[in-house]
Amino acid sequence: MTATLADVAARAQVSPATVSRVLNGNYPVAAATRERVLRAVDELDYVLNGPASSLAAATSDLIGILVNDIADPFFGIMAGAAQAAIGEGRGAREKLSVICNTGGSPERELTYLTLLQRQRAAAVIVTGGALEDPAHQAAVGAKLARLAGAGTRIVLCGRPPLPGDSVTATLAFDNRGGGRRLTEHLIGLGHRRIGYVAGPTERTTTRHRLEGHRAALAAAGLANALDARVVHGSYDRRSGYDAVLELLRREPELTAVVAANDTVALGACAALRDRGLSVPGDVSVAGFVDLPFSADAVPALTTVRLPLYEAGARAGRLALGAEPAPPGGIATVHGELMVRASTAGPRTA
Amino acid sequence: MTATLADVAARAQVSPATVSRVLNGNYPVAAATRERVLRAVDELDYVLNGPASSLAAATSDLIGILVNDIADPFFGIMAGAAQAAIGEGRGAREKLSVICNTGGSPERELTYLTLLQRQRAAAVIVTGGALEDPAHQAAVGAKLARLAGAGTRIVLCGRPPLPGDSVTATLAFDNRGGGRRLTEHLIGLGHRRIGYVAGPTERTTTRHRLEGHRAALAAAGLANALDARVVHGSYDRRSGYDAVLELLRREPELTAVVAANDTVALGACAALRDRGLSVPGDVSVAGFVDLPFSADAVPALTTVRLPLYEAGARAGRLALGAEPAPPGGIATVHGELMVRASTAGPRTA
DNA sequence: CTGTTAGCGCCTTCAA
DNA sequence: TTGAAGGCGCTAACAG
Repeated sequence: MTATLADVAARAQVSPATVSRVLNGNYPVAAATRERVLRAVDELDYVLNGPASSLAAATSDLIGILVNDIADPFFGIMAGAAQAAIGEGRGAREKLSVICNTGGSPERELTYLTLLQRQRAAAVIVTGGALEDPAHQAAVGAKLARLAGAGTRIVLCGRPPLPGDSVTATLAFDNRGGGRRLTEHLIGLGHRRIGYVAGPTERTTTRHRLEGHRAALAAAGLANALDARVVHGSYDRRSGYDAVLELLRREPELTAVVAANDTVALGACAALRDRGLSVPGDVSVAGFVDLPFSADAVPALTTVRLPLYEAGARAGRLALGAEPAPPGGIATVHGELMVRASTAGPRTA
Repeated sequence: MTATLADVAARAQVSPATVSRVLNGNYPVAAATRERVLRAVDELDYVLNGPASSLAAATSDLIGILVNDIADPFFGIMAGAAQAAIGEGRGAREKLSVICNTGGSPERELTYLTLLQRQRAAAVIVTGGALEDPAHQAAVGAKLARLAGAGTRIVLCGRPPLPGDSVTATLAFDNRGGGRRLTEHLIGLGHRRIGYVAGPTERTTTRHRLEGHRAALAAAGLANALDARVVHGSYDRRSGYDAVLELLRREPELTAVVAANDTVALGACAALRDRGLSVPGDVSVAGFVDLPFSADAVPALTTVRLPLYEAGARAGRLALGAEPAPPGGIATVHGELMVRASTAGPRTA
């Protein structure tokens, strides 16, 4: 049915070994012979048998990219960039980079890791915030260590570093610093009663951004009522909508709201609108990440810009081994404060 | 280094065949034996060697999902839904479903198909509009036929049917009907000068939505100035922004704009705002797809809702063979007109 | 219900 | 520069 290496060899009148050599390119073969082999490959429409090849060579050309929620452009942009970088990579065999969506489920994260381990993946890129649950972190750490032990390159992108030396490289977002600058901006505008719509409690991303917020408040001597002004939710617009209503219930005099990310911020804006409050006239709103639509929102969203595409592409090159790991294996990726129309001075009640 | 089946067999004091049988589950094994084997697997931290397994069984547990642009939630939602459905599927071996982002490039589409063929993928789901270029369509058709011939299940999701019988199932979006209903809605509101921001010329999705638009105009006797009121672009907000400026240049008296999709529509709204025009006071705007943020836009976007999640999940089940193919192999997925605040009657000049 | 026996298709020494 | 030979780790008959 399907042509095999042996078929190609027979047609080109060479040994299977020779065919293998021209296909893998990493071995001297006479030009005429190569020509003949390639023609045979073409005529037979031969496609290498990946499993057989991987088995014999004890390596595979699969690279897995784990994301928490592929419907969220935050992950879509990073993962797409990583794939593009891997697709462009020059190498003997072309790598097959694939995106795996965990949906935020720790079990599926582990399942995917196991599946990739089963395929003897060449590399694994894990993106986005990690779950803080110690048991799960330990399980993931152990899995990654095992993968690394088997020769799989591990790259963390937008995720905090892991202890141990099994990780090839980590690109960590400066969520703390970004969160701090954002809140400093609001304080600078004169805001004193600032609500915070945080992400899921158990995510590192959530904690770090919140820590930055807290630090800014503390530095300004405003940390007293902090806890009452923080509501946790998920990373979607619905969560932002509901959380703002809750915040308003707790403190009607709120003049600003910082959201876990841009999507949540847009939900927050919608809730404020529905309550008859104007943004930023009555309440200022800020997001995080700067997704493409944030600049077009009405009003345009003040946020912290994370270079998602660049980070994803770099993660891809790192996974390929096409770029040296940063010193110490860890690079911090900083965010840039984007001040737009959704934040302004507080209303002078 | 890594434990093998034989290691497990030795430790459990059974033959390798028995271990294989308990691992694959599809064969009777005594409870006590199974117990012993599973314990050994656990103690050795054994993970099946995928390539070896695939080679021996001549099948793999890989399922590929091709998308045009994973940074676009249109694809993210469908792909995520498909993965979720596949992850939930009950089967002997757990399937590894992976997303491959072509970035809209025909070469990468073919490359990914070849790579998946090399891995002897169990199934391939191809999502989104196809390129109209005959040469490329033929190449894709041939690739898919080959894959199908090798036993790979082929599912098309949000893509028009392909000639031949190599495709297992097709879920086609009714872009024509949706486009038509949308424009009929605008005509019903009293609009006569309607601009159209189309997607890339060479995509089926673009053509079908535009055909629906044209049909509605023709039925109302308004098709005369059509061509002058159509501008093509890509599927991003930038394109919508620029296209609207061009349309306005051509016809300042435009009272409505239909966009290729929601993202483009939002770009269009931004351009109108920047020109000092209000939506829908001066110009009505409509999109297509109904992404999550469209309901929150200001004003909320009138659009045609495509059930992306449901379609993606169904494609996943189809790829798994967990659901029978629709009669004739083709199911049409209809869109629902969502009338919201971005469309209203034309200004009474 | 379990063990034995052949390969699956390719890569990779080792020779020539 | 090329060929021959062995084995990668697993599955699938075939016996028993």
